[in-house]
Amino acid sequence: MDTSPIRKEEGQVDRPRDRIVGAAAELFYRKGIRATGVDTLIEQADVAKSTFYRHFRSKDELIVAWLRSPQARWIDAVTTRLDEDRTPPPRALVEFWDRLGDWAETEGYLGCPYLKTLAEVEDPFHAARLEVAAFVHEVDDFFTRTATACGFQRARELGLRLRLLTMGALTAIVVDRSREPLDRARDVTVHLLASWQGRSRSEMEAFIAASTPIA
Amino acid sequence: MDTSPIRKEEGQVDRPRDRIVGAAAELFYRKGIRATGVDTLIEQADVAKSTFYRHFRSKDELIVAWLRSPQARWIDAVTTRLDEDRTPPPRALVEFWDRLGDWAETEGYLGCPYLKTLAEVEDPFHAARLEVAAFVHEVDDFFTRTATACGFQRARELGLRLRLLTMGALTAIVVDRSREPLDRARDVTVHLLASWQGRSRSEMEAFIAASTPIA
DNA sequence: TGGAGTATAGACAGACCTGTCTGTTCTGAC
DNA sequence: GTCAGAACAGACAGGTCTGTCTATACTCCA
Repeated sequence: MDTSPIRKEEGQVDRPRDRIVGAAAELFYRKGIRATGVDTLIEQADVAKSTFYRHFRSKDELIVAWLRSPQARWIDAVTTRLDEDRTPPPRALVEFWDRLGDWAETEGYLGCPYLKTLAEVEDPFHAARLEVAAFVHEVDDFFTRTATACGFQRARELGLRLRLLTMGALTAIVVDRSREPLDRARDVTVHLLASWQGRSRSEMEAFIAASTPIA
Repeated sequence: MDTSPIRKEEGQVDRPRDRIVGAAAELFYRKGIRATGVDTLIEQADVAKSTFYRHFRSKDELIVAWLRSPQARWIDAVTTRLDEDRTPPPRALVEFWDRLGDWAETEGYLGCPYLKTLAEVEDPFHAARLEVAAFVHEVDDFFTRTATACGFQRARELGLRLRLLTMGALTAIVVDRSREPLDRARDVTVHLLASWQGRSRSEMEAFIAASTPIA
């Protein structure tokens, strides 16, 4: 595969393929998938058209490559950060919203790349739509894993509910043009966890506060 | 304004303008806004191109007309039904999800028209985006009004949280290709209401069940 | 009967779209 | 120095898009 001599190290310029994906991450996200033409992409990536079609059979294939790139995969940014901070599971369910806010903090948040793709790609069997479903599944897994680690009952069902909230918050940020939805989502999370365990809100807050960092 | 002789009564065929909006409701929703060309719209509406541009200055203007049409305004379908059933406020907050399900039941639910528009129209100051914000505000108002009628504290803040959940559920239905997100949203609602009022889930369920129909 | 308003059909401009193709130049390995 | 693979530039086909425009027909009312 990687027969190219250029290794991506120190100040090295990205290889053409990476530049194309980078351009896609920028333009698909900011201007929209349909609104971004191949000519615009190759200009932004500073690449010849034939190079584009050497790396990607079609524009559709590039959409999938974009969704698999770190620029789109916000769940990685969030979990990596939670892991680095050795955030204990109960706290992670709450701080998740802060870390999601950090990711959206990067100038010009315009919505979740996956939810945007969902709305722009009509064909339900398009590879990009499958990629969206796979990503959402990963978010489900994160919540389930963390809820399980907290010792919560029916962790999967709880996780699916938190994911619901995540999709709502990511969209609401765009509509409201404000980051308040994240605070509200965090608040709902605490209420839900409390009621889920049959405890009061303050008891749940105490439980969360009492959790200690991972060794 | 309405100088046309054709009044929309008994079996009367829709006037051209209505046919155009109808075609837009169908095509914008099913195939997407950008994916639907003016030529396709006029063919579906069985209307001449100049007729189209007589009624709408541009395609953008038609997007707004679509969002204002009953076909898009699901909140009206939901509240009308709740009113007809004389659903008492506490029950309305829960049955809201069932009525939303009824609306989405109509064959081929493909997501909330407003959230789709949000993703397809990039310009944040586009008239269609303002229409989306206005609609979401109406949903907020519904929840706030109902929560107030229930006697709940901080009804506005509660309403904003329920709207968050709504946006998540409407999107999740599409991703999951299932109506389960609505059930989960309803469940979260009960948990949230309970904890919001500092009560247990079963107490809240009893409170909801005890509410009586509006006179 | 005539005229205003609304409808029809359809050509057209000018831009943009995706994907193909030709031909030239660069680059790294041997 | 040679050669293969990869990059470059850019023309091109065939289609789509929005919006304008001309020319013609219908319909209601006075």
